[in-house]
Amino acid sequence: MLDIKFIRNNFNEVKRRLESRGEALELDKLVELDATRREILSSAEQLKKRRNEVSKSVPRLKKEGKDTEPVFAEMRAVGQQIQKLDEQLREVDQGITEILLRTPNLPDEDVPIGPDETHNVEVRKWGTPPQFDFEPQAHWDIGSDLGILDFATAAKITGSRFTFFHGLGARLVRGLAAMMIELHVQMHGYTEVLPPYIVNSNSMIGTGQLPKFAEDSFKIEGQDYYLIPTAEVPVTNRFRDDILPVDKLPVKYCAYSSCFRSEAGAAGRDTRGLIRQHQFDKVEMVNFTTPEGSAEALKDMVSAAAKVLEMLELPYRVIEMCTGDLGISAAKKYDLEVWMPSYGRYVEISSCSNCRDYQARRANVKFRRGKRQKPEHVHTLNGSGLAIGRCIAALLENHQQADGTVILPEAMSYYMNGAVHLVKA
RNA sequence: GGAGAGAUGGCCGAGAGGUCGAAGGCGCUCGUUUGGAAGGCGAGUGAACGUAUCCACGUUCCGUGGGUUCGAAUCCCACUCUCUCCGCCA
Repeated sequence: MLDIKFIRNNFNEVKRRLESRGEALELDKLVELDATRREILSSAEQLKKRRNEVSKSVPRLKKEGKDTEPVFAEMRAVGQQIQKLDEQLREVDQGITEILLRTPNLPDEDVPIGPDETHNVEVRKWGTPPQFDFEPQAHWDIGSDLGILDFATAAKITGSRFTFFHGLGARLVRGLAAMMIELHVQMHGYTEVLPPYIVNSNSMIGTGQLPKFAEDSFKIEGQDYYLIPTAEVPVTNRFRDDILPVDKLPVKYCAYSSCFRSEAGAAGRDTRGLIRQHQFDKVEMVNFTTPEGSAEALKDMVSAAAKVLEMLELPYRVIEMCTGDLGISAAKKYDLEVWMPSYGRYVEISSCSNCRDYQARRANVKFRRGKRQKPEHVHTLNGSGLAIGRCIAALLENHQQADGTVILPEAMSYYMNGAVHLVKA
């Protein structure tokens, strides 16, 4: 969330930058509540000061044998007033928190301004979309024909938007995850972690999924538990309420996990294939940096994700998201889009965000520059590196052959134990 | 799932209704001693919020949330988590 003090002192700037996201905002109400809060707070504190002073003098009065009843009578009244003020304060605080938790991050000043994805900016392109001298098939057909993707079985045992991977299909998920993790650990300085796939509501609030987007996630009935929509949630919350020593930064974690999304509101979109599933696998990168280090870290993260696509020999482009297309937590965001022949266009396969101190404020993650110095909020970044289901879709479609088989890129050979030619079993 | 124990500052650990943000120790920082180091010695050493131009001052925080009281780390209630034993299980 945003710093209430910053909002108070830079109201017009905050308003302008938030409006560029095209969001309806409650900033006026926020500032009003903030003023009310400070008024109540100072009254309450004055009374508490009085109470503390009197309380300290009570033992002395008793020792001197004086009558304490008049003092007690006054304090009973003071106590009631305090209780009343504290109650009001709680309500106002709650109102402030509620608004703050729903207010998105400030976009960086250099983010292109626009209401929706049509204003996103292409940064660069890599590779060229394949030309087929035969009628190319969509990945759901290729995968089904090869017997490695089984949507019908998944529909039977669970429902729509799930996949039952079979044989080399299952192997491909595991192989891709291993390849990506190895790359990030060996070449990009990441430490591998494996977090819980279920988190509590505080973690979901910490990274921004709650309270605003509750309908997007799966909640465990009767418990304060949610299936993670991305490993970003447990991994970023790893340091919730912690103060890190500065020499520990940057912290770079990568995590393989399954991800669970209800995809409410996506009815009818991408209904076929691996593109939009309730459960999918992903290798996620999360960085914790100093404020001055986060801009550079975002660039590094984008290249780390891009490296995976290059190893997989998949044509892609890098898109900078405009103000209207940033998530709630991001101040700046780049998407990697892979060429998807069946769609005839590029499709998102990675999203890398610099959240600056927005999540750190929500999750209370800080660092200290020196022994005597005040803790500051860290900057957090997250990015997919990459979404495995969409990778498989792209691999099948881009590397398909005229005979319906698929030849995987050389980089996958080791992780597939040499089985790079996918043929019908 | 059953029984018991516990949760206090960076760490260990006292505290049992008032002067407790909290003894003592460890660690850390600064100073001092020394040719230098070790070891002494001395001082300091949590966070959030608010007021203030500065020095600073005030309030809150002893797992979380309520309650009792003039006053709660301390008493009461609920919850969460950790540990030990039993059961179950991968």
